[in-house]
Amino acid sequence: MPRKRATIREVAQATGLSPAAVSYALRGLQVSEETKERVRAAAAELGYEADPIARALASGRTGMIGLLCGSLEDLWQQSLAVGISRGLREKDRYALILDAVGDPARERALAQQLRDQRVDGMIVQPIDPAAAFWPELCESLPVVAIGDSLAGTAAEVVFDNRRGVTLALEHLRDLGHRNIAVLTSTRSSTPDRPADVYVTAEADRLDLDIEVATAPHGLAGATSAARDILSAKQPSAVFCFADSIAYGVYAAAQELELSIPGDVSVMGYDSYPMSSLLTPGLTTVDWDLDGIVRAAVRLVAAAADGSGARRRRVVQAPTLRERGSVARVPG
Amino acid sequence: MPRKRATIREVAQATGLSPAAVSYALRGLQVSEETKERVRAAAAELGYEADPIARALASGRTGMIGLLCGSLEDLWQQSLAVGISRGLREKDRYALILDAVGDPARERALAQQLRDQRVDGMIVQPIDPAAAFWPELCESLPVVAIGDSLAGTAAEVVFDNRRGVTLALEHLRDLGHRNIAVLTSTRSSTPDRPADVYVTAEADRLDLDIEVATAPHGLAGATSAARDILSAKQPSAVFCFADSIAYGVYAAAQELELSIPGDVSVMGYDSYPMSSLLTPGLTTVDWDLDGIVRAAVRLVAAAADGSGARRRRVVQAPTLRERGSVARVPG
DNA sequence: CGAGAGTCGTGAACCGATTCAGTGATACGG
DNA sequence: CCGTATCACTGAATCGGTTCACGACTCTCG
Repeated sequence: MPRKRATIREVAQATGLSPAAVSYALRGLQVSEETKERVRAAAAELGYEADPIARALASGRTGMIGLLCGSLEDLWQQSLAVGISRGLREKDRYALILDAVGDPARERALAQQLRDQRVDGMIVQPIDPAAAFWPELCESLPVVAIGDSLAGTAAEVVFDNRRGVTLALEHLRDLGHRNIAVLTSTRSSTPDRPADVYVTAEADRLDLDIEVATAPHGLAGATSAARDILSAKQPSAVFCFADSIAYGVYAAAQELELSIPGDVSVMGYDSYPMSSLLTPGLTTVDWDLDGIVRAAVRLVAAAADGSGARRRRVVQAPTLRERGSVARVPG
Repeated sequence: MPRKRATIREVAQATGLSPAAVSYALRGLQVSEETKERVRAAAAELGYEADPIARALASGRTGMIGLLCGSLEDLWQQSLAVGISRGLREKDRYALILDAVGDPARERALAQQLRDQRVDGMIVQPIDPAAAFWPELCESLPVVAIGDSLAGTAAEVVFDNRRGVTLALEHLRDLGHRNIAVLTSTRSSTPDRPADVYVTAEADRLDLDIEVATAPHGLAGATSAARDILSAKQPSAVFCFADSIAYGVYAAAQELELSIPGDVSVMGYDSYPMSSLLTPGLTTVDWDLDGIVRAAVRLVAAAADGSGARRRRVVQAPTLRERGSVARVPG
C-alpha cells in the first residue's frame, strides 16, 4: 500500500500549532527557536516533507528551471546540458531539459511550453536569437542566454570568439605556419561568430596567408571539403571552425596518406568530448565548460530568487588545448 | 507587463457555464458537442490554458516522468536520455532527468527525490539493481528499468547480450578469424552481462581460440591493455566489450604501426555515437537505440496512464553494424 | 402514464500548501 | 500607568484546477 504522505495539518495537529505556524517554522520565519525545534522534530517523526506541487501552487514558484537546447544532437550541447542539470541540482533546483532539434519554430513552441509549465527561469542556447518572441518572454521570466545575445533583456554567457581565433592563429604562427586553410561550417552564420571577419582580420594582423572554405554539414561533407583543400593547396595547417569539421580532415588525411601532424597540422575549435580520443589528440580551442555551467546556473538562480541584477553579462575566455595535431613546420 | 493568465472561472463566466462544465468540456467528457465547441472557442479567445500546477494538485498527476541515469558521463546513456526525453515530449509528457554519477547512494537519494517531486512514473538505468529500496519504490509508482532487472516489480527493457556476443563472434569466424583477443572492462560485472561466460561458451561452440583480458577504465588503460595484447599474442582480431575500449585499440595500433583492419580487425560492442567517426569506422554490435527509447516510453506511459499491465518485459535484439574495422583474414 | 435509464450540467468540497490581516501577550519608553 | 512596538502565533482566504454527488430534463418501454 502506497502509504499516504503526511500533510502539514497533521504536523500542526501533532504539535498543537496551526498549519500556518508549521509552514513558517519549517522555513525558519517568524517563530521562536523553541517552536521551530518542536516542529522539526514532529516533521521528522511523521516523515513530513512539503508537497512541491501544493507549494508551487500557493507560492508561485516551482523550483524548476527550463533548459532549452538548440540541438542535442550536438555532443557539446549535450555535455553542457548534463553539466547544467547537475549544477542546478546542487542548488536544489530541477532542470527541465527540452530540445528544439534545430528547428526555430519548435524553439518558439517549447519556450512557450516551458513558460506554461511555470518554470522559475530558463537557460537558452538560442537557435534564432533574433526571433520576435524573446523580448516578451524575457519580460515574463528570468532568462539566461548562452552563446548568443538575445533580442530581449536577458542575462547572458557569451564566448569571446575573437580571442579564440587569435589564440588559434597565433599558435599556428608561432610554430611557423604561414600557409593556412580555414574550414568553416555552413551554419556559422550566427551573429556572434562571424568567423570569416575575425579570421581574416587576425590573419592580416599576423601576416598569414589564409584560404577560407566552407564545409557542408556532416562528416562526409567535411571530409570531401578537406580532401579538396589538402590535395589542391597543400597548406601546412588546417584551422577548422568546429571540432566536428576536424574529424573530416582526419579522415581525408588518412585517405590521402598524409600524416597528422607530420604532413599537415590540424587545429580545431570548441573542444568536443571525443576530440581527445582521436590519434593524435586534436589540438583545439577550448571553452571552460565548467565555468560556463557555473555562470549560467548562478545567473539564473540569482534571477529566479529575485536577488541580483536581472541584467548581467558574463564573457567566457577560451584556452588553447594542445594535444598533438599541431606541430612545428619542418625546416 | 506579464499579463495574467486566464483562469477556468473566466472561461466559465464567458460561456455562462460552471467551471466544472468547462473542465469537463476541455477534456472531452460528459458534455454535449455543442457546448464543447462553445467552450473551446471561448478558451481560444481568452488564450486559456489549464495551469499544470493546479491541475497536478487536484488530479494527482503531474505529467512528468523521472529519468534516473546511472552516469551521464557515458555517451551512450546521454544519447539514451536525449532520446527518451524526446519520446516523452511526443507523448505530451516531460522528462525530469537526474544523474546519479555512478554513486549508488546518490541513486537512492535521487530516486526518493523524484518520488517526492510527484513524477507519474520513472525510467531507470540502475547502478545497483539489487538495492533494497527498489521494491518499495516500484510499489509506490510505475518504474521501468533499462538494462538490468530490478529487485522490485518493475517493467523492464533488457538486452540480449547472449545474442550480441554470438553475432560478434560468428561474424569474426565467418571472415576467417580463429585467433581472437577479447578485452572486457573491469566494470562489466553487472549480473546481466557476465561477458566472460557467454564469450567462452560461444567461442567453444564456434571452435575459436580466444584469450580474455581485462582493460582498466579510461582510454589510457584501454590503450595499454591493447598494446600488451597486440604485441604479445598477435591475434588476427580483437573483440572489445565496449566501444570505448576499442578506441584504445585504435590508439595502440597506431603506435605499433599496425593497420586496421589490414593487420588486425577490431570489433566493438554497444555502438557509441562517435564510433562511426573513426577511421575506419568501428564495426560493432549495435542496439536499436530508437527501439529501446520507444519501448521504455511506451511502457512507462502505459503504466502511468493506468492502462496496460504493469509488469512487462521487453527484450532488445542486437544487430551487427558493419563499418570497416573488421576484414577477412588474408590468405 | 409512470418507472427506469441516460444526458447535461451544477454546486461545493477538495488537493496541500502559502500568505495576509489580525489578536493577545509581553516589553518598553515617557 | 498608558500608549505603542515587537513577538509569536492563528484563522481564513487563496492558488486554479478536478471530481463527487446530485438535480433537471428528455427518452424509452412495459
